[in-house]
Amino acid sequence: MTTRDKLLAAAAEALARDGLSGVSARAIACRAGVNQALVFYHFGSVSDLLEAAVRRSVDLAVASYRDRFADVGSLGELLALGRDLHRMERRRGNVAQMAQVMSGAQRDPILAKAGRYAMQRWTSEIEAVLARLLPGSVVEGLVDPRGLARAVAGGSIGLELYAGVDRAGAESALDTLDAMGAVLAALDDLGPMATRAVRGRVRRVIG
Amino acid sequence: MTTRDKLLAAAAEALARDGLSGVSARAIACRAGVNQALVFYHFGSVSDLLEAAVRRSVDLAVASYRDRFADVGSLGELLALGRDLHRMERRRGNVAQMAQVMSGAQRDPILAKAGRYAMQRWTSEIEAVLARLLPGSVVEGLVDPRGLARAVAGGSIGLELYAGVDRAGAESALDTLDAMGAVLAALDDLGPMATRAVRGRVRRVIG
DNA sequence: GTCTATACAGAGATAGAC
DNA sequence: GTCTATCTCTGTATAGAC
Repeated sequence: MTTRDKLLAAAAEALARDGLSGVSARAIACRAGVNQALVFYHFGSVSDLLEAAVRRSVDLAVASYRDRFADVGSLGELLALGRDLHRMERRRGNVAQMAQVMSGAQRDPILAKAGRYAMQRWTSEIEAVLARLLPGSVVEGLVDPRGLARAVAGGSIGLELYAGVDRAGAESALDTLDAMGAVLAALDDLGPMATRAVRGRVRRVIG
Repeated sequence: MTTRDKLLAAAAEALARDGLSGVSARAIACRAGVNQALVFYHFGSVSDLLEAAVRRSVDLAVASYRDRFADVGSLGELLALGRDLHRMERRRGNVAQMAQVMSGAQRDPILAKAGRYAMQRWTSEIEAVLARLLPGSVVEGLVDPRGLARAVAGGSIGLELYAGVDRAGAESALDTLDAMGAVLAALDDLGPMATRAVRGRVRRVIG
């Protein structure tokens, strides 16, 4: 393992565990077991190191789910995968990492770039699946796959932050979202005649 | 306006505008037009000042919506109010403020207390309305009012952070959530017989 | 209550020996 | 590529005059 890789791994870990205010060139280098000056030699600045680390994390994570995304055949299955994915990415610290980067993005344009990249990677992956599954469902034409993908990814970040101040509260929020998703998935399963009826009704009310 | 109040207002502004990494005793005092040492005289530490500022912001904001929450009579109206509220609170910077506090909460227990308090205030307000409106709707017994309130509040935080790195993306996410809410509100309006049919179907599928 | 001055810790970053 | 040493800046916090 090269020093570069050690720094990348340590940066990702530090960001997830200690948050933005807990990361510094010194803290990261210490965690990596190397000298502090090497952060600047290899990456130029702490922000640039963090950006590289986030890109690497998200690239690895997205790749590890590619197959499972491709296998999803229904909204119910997608829901189950989403629950799995969120749980796993939380355990890996990737959601926390994202949350910290996005909150730092307000001030630091380099972190903003990293956050934008990460969100784009996740949302485009989710969007592809939704674009495949939504047509034919009750909400076809009513719900935009891209917008929904973005809402899911963005909302996950918020729930992770919420979990940081109230674990049980965030869990109950996730359970409820699961339930609501299940309702939609069940509606999706109503049969063609009922689906048309519901859809028509919704269209009339929304206008 | 007392120095204390000037500091509270300046802290809230600084947090919303510049983010956690942009706030410091010096930055806040400068914005308030007072001396830096007064932060410590009046509040003891920067974190304690931030906590007080957040509590004040959320208390004011929640109070300003109390009447409108009480007037809501249907899920459709609640949806419209929610959209209004989120837009207004964003403009006031209160959502950004919350996002920063929650991301700093990972490291700082005082900020964690502030974040917990703020979330609790918002969610209990939303929960009360939902508890009044959900009974009789399609999702009665399937969706927990408290969990949904928490999901909405938590999700808003995430979408605000997302807006910080991709404004247009976050807008499209919000639009889509509006659309999904409208679908649920429309379902709510199906009439008793259809409602029973859908509910039964959903119950069978979910188990 | 408010100010000046200052102690002190930790940050980012660079220079230069090895 | 890696290390030591160091510069400089910014932050928190306190002491003490007014």
